[in-house]
Amino acid sequence: MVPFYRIAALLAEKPTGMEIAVNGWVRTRRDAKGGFSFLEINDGSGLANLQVIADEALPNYHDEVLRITTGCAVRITGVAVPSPAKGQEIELKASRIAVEGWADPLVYPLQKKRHSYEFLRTIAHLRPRTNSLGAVTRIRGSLSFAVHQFFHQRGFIQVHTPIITTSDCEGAGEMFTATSLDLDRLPTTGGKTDFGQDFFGRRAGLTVSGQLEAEAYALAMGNVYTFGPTFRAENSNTSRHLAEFWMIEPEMAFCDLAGDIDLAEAFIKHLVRHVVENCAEDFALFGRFVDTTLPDRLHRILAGPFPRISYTVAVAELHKSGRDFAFPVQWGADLQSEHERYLCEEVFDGPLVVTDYPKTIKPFYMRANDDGKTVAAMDILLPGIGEIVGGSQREERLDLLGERMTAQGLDLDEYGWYLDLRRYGSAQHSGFGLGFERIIQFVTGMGNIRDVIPFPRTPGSASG
RNA sequence: UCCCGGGUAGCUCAGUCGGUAGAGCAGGUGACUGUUAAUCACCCUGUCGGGGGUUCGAAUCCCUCCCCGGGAGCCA
Repeated sequence: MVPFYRIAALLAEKPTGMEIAVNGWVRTRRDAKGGFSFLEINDGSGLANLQVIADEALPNYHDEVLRITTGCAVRITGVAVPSPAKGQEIELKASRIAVEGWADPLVYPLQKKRHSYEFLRTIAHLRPRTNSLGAVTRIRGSLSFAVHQFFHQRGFIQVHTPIITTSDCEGAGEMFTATSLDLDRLPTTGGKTDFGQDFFGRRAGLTVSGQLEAEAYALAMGNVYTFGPTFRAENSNTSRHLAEFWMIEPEMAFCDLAGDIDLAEAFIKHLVRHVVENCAEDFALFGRFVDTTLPDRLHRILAGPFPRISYTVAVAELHKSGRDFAFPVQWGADLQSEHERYLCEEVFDGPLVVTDYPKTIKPFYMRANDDGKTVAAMDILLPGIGEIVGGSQREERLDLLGERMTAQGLDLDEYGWYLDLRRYGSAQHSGFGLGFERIIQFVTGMGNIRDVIPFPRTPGSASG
């Protein structure tokens, strides 16, 4: 039995002199009319291709090997040998090349040359076969592992919060409705759709956040986290928004806002360090071709503690700048992108934590501060990305929570289970949400969020 | 949703004053070479985003719709 190798392992171990097998897809074929051809093979295991020498002595050389083009799937057996030429340490002298799947070069969309990301988005099913999307895919997968590793090391328990839910995490955005009703014949009462006849007997939707459910589990398990898909039916058309994205939401009992920020900072650093240390080959690609300032920017994240300022100080800082912002700066109004960017990229030139926002611009569940004006909220801003984390200490006091909900026009009966958490054994607790795609954007330097998720869903677009 | 900028060959783009469409790459053929974004020669490729209008004549001007990109809002 000939040992099978993934190309990344083959190039790392260099088992020369022995017969081995690899599978993969052809990136290029170059013919040397001296009677042999070079094939570049990639199998997705890494950025580097394997160079294969196909000699005309192969029984199918003339009728098959010479017809191989970019995109063909092949199974190859041969002997790994040191390469006599520059460009690669070892190469595979093929003794057998079987073409498993052809790719007609007249219609196969991927060429040897570089394609634009815009074009690759139109062929989302084929783009993982390119260097940059392949690298994104490997980093994304590795980062997903790092997420679980981080929380596992700290004793957090993963909780699978529901994807279909009836609790709208107010302030997070519009929900998609999940229904099994016949859309051509909707049952109505009083002119409105009667969701009482729907599958769940009431209106349900796709979750916009697992936070409320995570709170329930934090107040039983201590420290928990969720990591799953999240849906927003917002008409957001930007390079930082998706209608379907993945979010990580830790929730900790007996933890205040400072502890919440500590965890978020350690988490971001863990993810950045993971990519730098464990995805070096792919990371180098982005530092070289996508954003040359990337390595420096990431190392600065690891360099020291994140500065923390209150919203009130941030507003003062903006006033002090004397800048003429498109949106006026005034205490009580939310910080705009231009304000956040100025603070993050010009004043602090690095990550920044902003805390204690006015309660009027924040959702009901955030804990009221003693000043009566602000809540224990925090946002973490990263240069170039903006808001990567939003979190808060939650309001654990039943009466104050009820007041906030009533003030924001919420029906307390709808949130009975959530209020129960404050009725029985309520405890201080805090948490945050981190957008998975945004951290991938940050560590890769990819400019458009649609290029860091396999099949992006955005307004007007959900194909593949 | 709003503000800009775009949509021309398979891909990336050029196209002057309104005069009837071009380059590079890819693809095909051949030459050459332990090649590696290979090189050289020749060849092939078009609903100029859709619809309507102005004009003798529209890729070019006008209207409209669609799509894409950048920015903003909303947020993660």
